[in-house]
Amino acid sequence: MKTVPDGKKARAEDKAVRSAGPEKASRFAILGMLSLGYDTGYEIKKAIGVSTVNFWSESYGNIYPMLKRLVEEGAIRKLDSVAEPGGRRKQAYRITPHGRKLLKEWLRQPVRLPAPDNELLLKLFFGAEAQASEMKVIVAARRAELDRQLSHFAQIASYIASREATPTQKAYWMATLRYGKSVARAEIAWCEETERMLDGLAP
Amino acid sequence: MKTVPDGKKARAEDKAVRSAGPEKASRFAILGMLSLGYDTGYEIKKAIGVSTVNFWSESYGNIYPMLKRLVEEGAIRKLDSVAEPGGRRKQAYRITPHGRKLLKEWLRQPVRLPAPDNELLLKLFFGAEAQASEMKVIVAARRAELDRQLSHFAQIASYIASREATPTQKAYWMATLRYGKSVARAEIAWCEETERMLDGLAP
DNA sequence: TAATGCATGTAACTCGTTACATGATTCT
DNA sequence: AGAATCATGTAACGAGTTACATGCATTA
Repeated sequence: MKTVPDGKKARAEDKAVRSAGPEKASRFAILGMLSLGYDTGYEIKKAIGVSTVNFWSESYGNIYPMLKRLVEEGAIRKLDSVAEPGGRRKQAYRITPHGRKLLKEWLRQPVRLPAPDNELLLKLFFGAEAQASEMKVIVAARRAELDRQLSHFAQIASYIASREATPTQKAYWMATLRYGKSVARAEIAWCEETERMLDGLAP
Repeated sequence: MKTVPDGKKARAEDKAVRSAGPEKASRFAILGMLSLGYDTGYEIKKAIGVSTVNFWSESYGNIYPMLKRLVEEGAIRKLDSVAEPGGRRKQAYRITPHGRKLLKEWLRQPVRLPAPDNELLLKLFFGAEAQASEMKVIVAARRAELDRQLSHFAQIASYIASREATPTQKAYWMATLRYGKSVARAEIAWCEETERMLDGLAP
């Protein structure tokens, strides 16, 4: 694509040239949670665990450093915690108007979803190397997992219903839930069909 | 979980203690392709591009070092390329009986699929911060992408049909294709439903 | 008083991609 | 002659997780 006249020189400039990589959306996941009012690292992690965990997750090792970066960038500000009841240490943050603007801008950007790696399909692709019965076991296990996932979705639905929020807010949350349900049901149907296919193969 | 009596000492032993991590299934993706007869790094990459790309992909930066490791582990062996027609440099490999055994063992292991990150759903989760019309645009864009994906699946189907392979082999390949189709269709239906929902929201 | 939960934070490490480097051959 | 494709390989970087470190408060 790009003409590189001198390899050696290009190498020497590497460090200066490279820098602003694509960077994942973690920053906005965290910023978004701040916008919803979850205001500490711990709260954000908990909120993710009960709401977005089926399509987005973050670890403490990412959340705390990112909060620091967001402060540096002026997207959020640190609140000086005024003597919490119980005296526990607790560092709260608030999204700034600038942060909210950044969030809105990000929301407008179209997404390009990379096909996620799926180890089950990879195994099935090489399935002819194994016994059909063995493959059936792992497909059935996946189906069981999907069933559990569907029940988990029911819990999330109650969480959404219970939380105080505008109807619009809830409509968006239910949309993400509908996604999970639709896809899980399609996957379950596929598992069943595949199990039947495997029964028809040499045992 | 584990009782650590002395933090400082534990830290000092870090390098010795940690080593055999979980490690992704890349090794088996490559080993599997070798088992199907794709015998060079380049061939493997190409094969992935036309068959598993929708649920598994690998880059050269991973393939070539992995081939080296697989040789070290005795899972594959290097063929001394006997004067290729054209004289092109070409390094071929063959899976060993040991490698085939490893592959079969791996196939039997049940998989635990982590919920993959989905940036579209993350945006929708925070969608109330934006205009419904803006959200509709990104959902529609996704739907268009899924439509393209479905046509791509048709191409893969012809590839499978054209390739010489046992009916069992083809049945497995078609199963992975069916998965892609079912899920894509479910996602398309969800997009349509979501777009309708967004129409019903404040513009 | 011992375990569990609340709460914050960092260092080391894993895994993999991107960009680069290199060079032959075939197509236009 | 120049572009595209074949073909292999490495160094640097990005993005994040895990394991560890720490300490207070609540519950059994």
